[in-house]
Amino acid sequence: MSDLHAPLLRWYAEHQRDLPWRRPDASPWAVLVSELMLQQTPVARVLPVYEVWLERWPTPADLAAEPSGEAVRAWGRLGYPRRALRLHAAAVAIVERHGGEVPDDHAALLALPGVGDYTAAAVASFAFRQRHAVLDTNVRRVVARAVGGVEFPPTALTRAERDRAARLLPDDPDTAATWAVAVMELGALVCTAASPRCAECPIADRCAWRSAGYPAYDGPPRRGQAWAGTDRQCRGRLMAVLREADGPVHRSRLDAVWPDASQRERCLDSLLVDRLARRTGPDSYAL
DNA sequence: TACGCGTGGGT
DNA sequence: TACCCAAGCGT
Repeated sequence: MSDLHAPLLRWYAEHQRDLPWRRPDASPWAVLVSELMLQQTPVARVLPVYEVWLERWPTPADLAAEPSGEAVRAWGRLGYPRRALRLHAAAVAIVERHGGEVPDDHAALLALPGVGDYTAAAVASFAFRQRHAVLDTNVRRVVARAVGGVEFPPTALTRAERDRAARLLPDDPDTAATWAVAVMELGALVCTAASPRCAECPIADRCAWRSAGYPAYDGPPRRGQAWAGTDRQCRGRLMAVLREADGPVHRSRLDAVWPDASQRERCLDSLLVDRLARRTGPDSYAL
């Protein structure tokens, strides 16, 4: 495998997007907030919510001092609102366990609510300039193509992928941190899932998938997410009502947004169990 | 391990 | 138009 570092780092220096969580003045907290918001949500939708969020809660202590419902409301329409709950819980944990400072240790990061393997590595790398393999969907796709010669990585992250990504990592920690974000950026802007822009790719001449003639993906079917009529859609409708109200809402307003009563009841119960909603009276609910 | 979990833009 | 997909996590 020829060296991919120099061309990719050069490309990143020239083509990187100016994103607020990448600026030199972005705090570790700002990086953590951005990473939680970016889990399964596109950059363009995150940007406005991120700006308002950090203006309102510039430190973990600021967020930890608020009721979690405020976090869920501020989350707006980013989707997967349990992430707002987890970010709030992470802020509380940071105050209680780390004196209000986002920890720089991978294991301590991993122990925070909402922080999994990817996010712990991303924060340690981007905020603290440490050397970690940062394996998100973009990086996995770029490595699968450039090194593995296949269109898409396996459904679940494999040991072989981890080993391969670790081998690709530059030795110097600061360079490794830039490398990590550069590979992600390439996946986001050039080596995209549906229609890669190989003509713009700085490592196209070293890409195993390209040199193999772009063989089509032949793994197990990549199942889409069911939506119409699912509990997720129902929960989303109910949450939208609660979010857009100033205070508690009457049950009748929830009834109005979902016709199937039994499914509606089941979903409302699940929102209560998840602590995304709470009962404020015999027939009233709030965030 | 596979699945459930929101939302909306791109093709 | 109907998919496809997006900086994953927790169980």
